[in-house]
Amino acid sequence: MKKDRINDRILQELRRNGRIANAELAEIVGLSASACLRRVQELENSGVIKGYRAVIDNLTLGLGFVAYVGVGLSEHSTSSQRAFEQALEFVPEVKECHNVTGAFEYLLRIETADIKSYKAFHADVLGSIAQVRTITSHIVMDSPKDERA
Amino acid sequence: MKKDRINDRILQELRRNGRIANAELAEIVGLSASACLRRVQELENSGVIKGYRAVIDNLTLGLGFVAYVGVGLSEHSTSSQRAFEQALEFVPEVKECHNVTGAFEYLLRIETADIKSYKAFHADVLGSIAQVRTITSHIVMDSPKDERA
DNA sequence: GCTGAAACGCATAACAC
DNA sequence: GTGTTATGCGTTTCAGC
Repeated sequence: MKKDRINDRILQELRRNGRIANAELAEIVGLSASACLRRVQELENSGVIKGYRAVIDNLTLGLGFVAYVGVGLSEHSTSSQRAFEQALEFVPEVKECHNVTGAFEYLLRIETADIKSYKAFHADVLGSIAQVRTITSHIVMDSPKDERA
Repeated sequence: MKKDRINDRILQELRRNGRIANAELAEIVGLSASACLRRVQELENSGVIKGYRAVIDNLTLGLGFVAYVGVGLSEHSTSSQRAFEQALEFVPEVKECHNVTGAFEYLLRIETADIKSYKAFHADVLGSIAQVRTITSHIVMDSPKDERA
């Protein structure tokens, strides 16, 4: 994959507006429509562009409660980690699960309707996973910057 | 804003594929193209759909280093918080900034090329902000689940 | 609210440079 | 690699239900 300034501009623009018309994108980066389209397609086929998503406002969907949760496991073995990861795989409230360094093993992003449903998640989901030893909740009060939407 | 089953299907589909053709989307939800388009436009205008974004693979762009950083401030005043938030507003490495409850005030998501450039960010950016008192880095080793990417 | 048709604009591919 | 051109398809508007 070529990595020149034009492709950088294309990606920058598509990250900002994933639905921009190819014709408009071409004008911005200073190419003809066909040349621009070929670059975009190459970026898609090579996996640099993994897809496109609409950014939905969680508040209007009744998902106004967001928390980041640090989770410590009682064992640090591979099997223990895999069991923990699999337990969360299909839990809809868990939007992200990161295996991190530091005082705990996992950092989760949780989205629920309100604090009541978060409490239910906390007790029924996290509390029922055998590997979990510590849970530290950080409730999001505001997100002054969020470029991953 | 109306919240029926059809709009839910539309949002679900647009979250999965933000660049789906309106004609195809209409077929999926069982509407004519024009009716479907009007619903999508209403969702956009009412702010439920905040925008569209291309999902870029960071690894291929040389941004393989990701960390979550807890930041504690020396003062908890509004002006102190605002100064901190403004200091990060245009820092490209900072992809997210959340004001959270708990042992620290802010949780940041940082993306850099490698640990060397992270160290530079750590020292030159975070280290130079007067309000910052504590910094706790959690380097992401793996993300078994990431539905916001 | 919805459908269906008609006009318009854009995406796309073939071509030449 | 690039731009130009031509065609077909999707988007969008509007009348009618």
